Amino acid sequence: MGGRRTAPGTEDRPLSFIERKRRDQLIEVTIGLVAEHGYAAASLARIAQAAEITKGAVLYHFASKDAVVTAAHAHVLDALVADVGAAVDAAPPDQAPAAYVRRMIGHLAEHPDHARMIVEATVHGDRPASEARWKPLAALLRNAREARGLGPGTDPRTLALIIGGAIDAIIGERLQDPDYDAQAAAESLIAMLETAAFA
Amino acid sequence: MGGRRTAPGTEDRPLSFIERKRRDQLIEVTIGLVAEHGYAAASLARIAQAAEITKGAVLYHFASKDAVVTAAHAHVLDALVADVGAAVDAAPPDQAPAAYVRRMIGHLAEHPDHARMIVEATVHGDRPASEARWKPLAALLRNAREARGLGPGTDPRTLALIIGGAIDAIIGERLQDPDYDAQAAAESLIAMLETAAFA
DNA sequence: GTCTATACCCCGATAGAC
DNA sequence: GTCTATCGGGGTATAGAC
Repeated sequence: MGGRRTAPGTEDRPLSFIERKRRDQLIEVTIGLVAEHGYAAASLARIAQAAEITKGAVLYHFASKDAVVTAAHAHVLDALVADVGAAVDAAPPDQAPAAYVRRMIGHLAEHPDHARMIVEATVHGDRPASEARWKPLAALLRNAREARGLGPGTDPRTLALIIGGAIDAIIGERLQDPDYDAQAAAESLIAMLETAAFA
Repeated sequence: MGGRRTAPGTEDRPLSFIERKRRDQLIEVTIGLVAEHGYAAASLARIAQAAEITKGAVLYHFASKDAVVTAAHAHVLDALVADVGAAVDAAPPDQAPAAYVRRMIGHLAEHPDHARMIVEATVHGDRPASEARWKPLAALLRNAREARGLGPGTDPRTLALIIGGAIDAIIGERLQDPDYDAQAAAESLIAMLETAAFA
């Protein structure tokens, strides 16, 4: 009989150390491939080649090729929300939006591979990922206005979308031009936010 | 002997009416396919099926599959720059940035297929398309400041990137939620621009 | 537990019949 | 001018050897 029916991780049994290591390695090379050559280039053959194993071996550790890139996407998202979340939690409510913008741009500028992976997955993957993107920031904006004793201003959804889009554009520019100062752009964006949104 | 060596349009001879019509039809169905199912779904077979002809017939009118999607991309871009360009030219210099934002969002909201085609092509196509995106807007911003008798303010490149990213985000939200009022969001963005950039 | 071999599909493109 | 037939290559995934 051939390989097992279910890949490691889909059962209730915990993963062995070597399985964990292989999975991490495959996730890592997949992020690199997607970042450098785009989503379409992350084929089973290329992933296997980059990890110096065979296609069959890849499909032993993951149920399908799609499962590999999904796991890679989840990995970069987890790292992002953990980093940004910690920075936001450490800031006072009225400074939380600024902390969000700063750490979001900082994190993605420090991890360009993750940034590219996220934009590739955003365009290709599930479309209804929009709310998950702007709702947390919209909540931060509402709380900050309240902490400053201001009434409701511009529609928080629109404001959060504008800020999120601006962050994406700054990161995109930084990816193309490593000399572009993304942190300075972040401060400009925060200044705009202060004068226009907390008026 | 088989079909001709060069597709119509690659020679110096003008296109016949029927050739022009076929090309337009192929461009149209390609835009629809890319808009609805993504860049990867725009295969020769699907394009041919949607146009109710055969793969061979498609490759008679265009040199390659890539030439079809390139032509489709150029078509939507031409329509966009013509529309926005006319609106900008009709506005006084100090109002040109606002006209740009309004018509850009208006055009893409009115043509969602074009909008989706552009984002797909932007992510997949040539990376160094960045300057072409923000430089024209940066020039409008500089001129507007000058027309209002203001000195140079925030880095025009960063400001243009922020506005461009915000436009993208508003359009993206509008594509997912047809009930989202993109024009109202455009006015909010313009108001932010007035208070923060022309201070 | 890992690899080889293979099956099967869709891709883009060409050659040549009609 | 349009179609059929076909080729070569890459894709994912499975079966089974070791």
